[in-house]
Amino acid sequence: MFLKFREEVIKSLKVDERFVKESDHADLACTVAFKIAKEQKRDPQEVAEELVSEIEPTEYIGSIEVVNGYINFFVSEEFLEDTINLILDQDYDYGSPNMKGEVLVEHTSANPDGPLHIGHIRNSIIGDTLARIMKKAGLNVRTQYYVNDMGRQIAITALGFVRFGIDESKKPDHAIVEAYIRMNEELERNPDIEEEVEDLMIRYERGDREATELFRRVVELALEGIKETLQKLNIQHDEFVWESEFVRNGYVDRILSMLDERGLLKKDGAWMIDLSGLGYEKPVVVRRENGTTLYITRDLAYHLWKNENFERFVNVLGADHKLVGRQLQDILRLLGLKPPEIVFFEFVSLPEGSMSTRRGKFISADELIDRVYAEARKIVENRKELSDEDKDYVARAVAVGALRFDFVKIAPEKQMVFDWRKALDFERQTAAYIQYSHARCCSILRKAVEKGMPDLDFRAELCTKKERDLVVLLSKFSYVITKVVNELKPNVFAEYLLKVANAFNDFYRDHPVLKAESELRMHRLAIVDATRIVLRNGLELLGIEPLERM
RNA sequence: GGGCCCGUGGCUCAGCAUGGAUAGAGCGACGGCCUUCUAAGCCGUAGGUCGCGGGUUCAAAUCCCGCCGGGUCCGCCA
Repeated sequence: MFLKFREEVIKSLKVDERFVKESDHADLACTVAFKIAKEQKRDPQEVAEELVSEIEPTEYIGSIEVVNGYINFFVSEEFLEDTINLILDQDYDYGSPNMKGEVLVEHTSANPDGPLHIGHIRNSIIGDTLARIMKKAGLNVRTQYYVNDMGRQIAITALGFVRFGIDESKKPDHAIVEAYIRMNEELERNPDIEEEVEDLMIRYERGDREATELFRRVVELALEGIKETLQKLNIQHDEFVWESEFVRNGYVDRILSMLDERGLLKKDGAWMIDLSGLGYEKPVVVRRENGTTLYITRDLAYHLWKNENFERFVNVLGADHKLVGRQLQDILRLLGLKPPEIVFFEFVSLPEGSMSTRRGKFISADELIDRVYAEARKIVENRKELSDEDKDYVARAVAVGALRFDFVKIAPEKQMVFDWRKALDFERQTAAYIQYSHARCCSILRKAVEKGMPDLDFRAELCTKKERDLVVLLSKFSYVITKVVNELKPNVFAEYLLKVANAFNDFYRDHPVLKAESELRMHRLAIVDATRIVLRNGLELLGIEPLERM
């Protein structure tokens, strides 16, 4: 709805959209008068007034005012009414800007050598939220986990698995990482083992049967545990793509010959691509002297496949992959292929420093989830009206919500230092706050039904300032979705939902609903129901359970 | 050494792409609100040289240059 209003404003002024922005002083404000005033050496206020005098009335522009050269637009009563009616009418479908296209989102893709830690899930949460929002936007989205099964660390894990076995009583990813950590210690004591590692890697790449079985076994175990963790966070991938597949299905050979045909390969024992023309210091090696491929070779092959199957592909990667990511993009461009869009996120570190799976220095996602759940459970314990089963359900939903929200609300480029105290806090600016607002809406509506629910009838002329503000905010849903899909900033959506909850609580405080008289009651119930729908749809996009009671 | 990212009240962040109207929140602090729709809530008060220094502009947290602090990358690893 807000998108339509915005369009009308842009059209009415015949102005570039970058001059039209959101503002505290209006529903939309235009600054173009400053620009024109400068060019014509005139007074901005005068220019603005002149521009406004030429504007034809439209359906959704209610009023216009000129202040200090700003042109301020306010929505019409009709706009408010259409917004509420549209929300109530579309219900679950409300909020889609109806985009089209095939999109692939690759996220998480952590090495299958142990459990996910709190750094990995920043990736998972950003990726999953983005995928949910893109789906809501109308795009056909598939999600993939790229399994790095050919890496050195998997060879080390495999050797550790053979040498020490694993503790079958543990969750498989946690059991696997013990072998990995132990083997790394072993490797430090005895560097001769290095040869074994290399030998195993070569055998796997060549398709040696015994090596393949061993790798499969180890990787599957790790993935089993990883999937379970992701599941707890409401995250599920459509597919797990093993990088070794691209060695076996010919894509690696294809990408190498494409590079060769374009004369991009320098074969000097190893095969490499010289990117110095693009400002890279060192060449990129795509084939070792011993004939085996490297991570980037397989990744290039993967992206050749993506080019053949999708219009748009997005990768979520840690900031440590920036260099490789950009090399990948540039090489693909040199081949005339489409590069992936990459969302880089900065690291999550512990107060005592960065994490390391290899040295066993990390907080696992499982531990985090368990502790946040325990904390939520303590609070839920006070709710006498909930059964034990409900309490468990609510605590779990609150815990997962708190976790997901904490990660998604921070802009990806911001470094995070993990803090237990904050992770276990459920007040304000958190998912619980939004869930709570949603539960309040539900509670009002439940009681209204008990007392005999009247028809919902929103009447713009009955709106107070706060009601109006709330409704305008509700109208921005698809506008915000569009922004997130174009800019790949899921934190913007978290921010938006927080604002909606905030505006609702503002309304809730001094606008009695159930006690209001007939007309007003019907009007306010419509607002409550519309807010409920927006909060519920929004929470689902964040992968957070919209609780009806808590 | 070079590249990239970050630096906004005591703490955590939004705003920066496309410069504009008094720089917004939350936590923490202090003071209030539960015989009234869920107090996981609400209201009020205090608290800011937007890292520092220059520049561009009628206008800079936002753009440009330099510096400082933190992070990260610079393997025939992934």
